[in-house]
Amino acid sequence: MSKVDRRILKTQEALKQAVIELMTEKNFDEITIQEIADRANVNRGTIYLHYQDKYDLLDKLIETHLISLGEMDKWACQLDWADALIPYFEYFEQNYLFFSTMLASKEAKGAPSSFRIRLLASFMEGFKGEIDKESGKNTDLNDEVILQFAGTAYVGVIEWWIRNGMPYPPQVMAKQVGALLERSL
Amino acid sequence: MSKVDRRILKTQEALKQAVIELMTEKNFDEITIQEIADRANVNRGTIYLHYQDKYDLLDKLIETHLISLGEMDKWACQLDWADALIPYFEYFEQNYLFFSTMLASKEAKGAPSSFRIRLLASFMEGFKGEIDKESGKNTDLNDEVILQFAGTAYVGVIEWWIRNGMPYPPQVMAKQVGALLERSL
DNA sequence: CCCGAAACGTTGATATATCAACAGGATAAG
DNA sequence: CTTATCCTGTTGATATATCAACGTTTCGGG
Repeated sequence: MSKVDRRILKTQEALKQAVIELMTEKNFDEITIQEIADRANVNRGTIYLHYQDKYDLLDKLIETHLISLGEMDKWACQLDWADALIPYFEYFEQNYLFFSTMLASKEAKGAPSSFRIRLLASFMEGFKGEIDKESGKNTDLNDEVILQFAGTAYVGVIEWWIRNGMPYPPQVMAKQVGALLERSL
Repeated sequence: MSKVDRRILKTQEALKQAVIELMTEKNFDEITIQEIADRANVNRGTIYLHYQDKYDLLDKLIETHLISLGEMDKWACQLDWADALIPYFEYFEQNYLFFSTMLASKEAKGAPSSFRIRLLASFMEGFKGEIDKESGKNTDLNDEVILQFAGTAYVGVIEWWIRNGMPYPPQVMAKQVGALLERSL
């Protein structure tokens, strides 16, 4: 993962930002490649140097964030839940526009917007190794059920937090959600 | 004055913005080419494709704004003073960071910061054709004196307005300053 | 004083973005 | 149906930006 040419990063960044902005204004299907290029201040042809079409662009945009979240898993593994969650909520905060748009998007037919589902899957995957096997509190419980329970709960809280304009700071959220996840896993 | 390549505009815009930002943080002389490049997210060498050195960059940055202001003169000639001034104050408002930085900069030795002087000269030039020769109210007055009076007054008010965080909206400023200039010219 | 680090300004080779143009498909109005 | 318009994806030639590298200069500390 060495150096990537500056221009690539700048272009892709501009394109992703453009898509996010446009999605706050209209349905994804109604967005045109033309508009994305204009908003990003990039030549239309340039888009095809990086993406197949607008769906690919949206897909990679989502993928990028899921990967970023995935990275944090490794970093956070050995921490207390409450501490480990802080960077996550900070990340949600920093990328507020993205998450709020994605979670709000009304499932355009055919197209994207499996975002919530993908996010859930990503979290559940991350929780997998965190289920308490030692204390015995989960002996009667099925892993799948636990994961589903904790995953949907986590996504649900995040959704609520984002939709309501992030009424509490990341630290507070991390502490409370951390405590709840601790009990659930 | 036909089309300029997008990349040129983007690069120059980024560089100018970088300079403005850095000038709010430190004296212009202490700013390094390296820093400008980093802040603008541009390769250091790229700067030399557009400018001789950082002084040239600052110079062209100032020049750009003076030209923009000059353009408005032509557009505004035939309007009432109060109306003609609105776009000016809106321009100051939009480029708040630039003007506040430039007017605040403590005349680094040798370097730039003749900004106030250049601004004044620009305004006086614009006022030249606007002195009332008909009503006779200025028969006993010397043009140079009138220009100096009105010019410094105008610059002074702008300076005050900017420094104090633009306490009144552009429309209000335009109306009041317009009335005062009307009397003076 | 000398040294090393950092900034400078420049170069050549390369990568990327731009632009104009094209042909095809979709859409909507007459 | 036909036309006009807009969007799409793609192309080739060109312009611009990037990167690594270099020798030089500047500057502060030892």
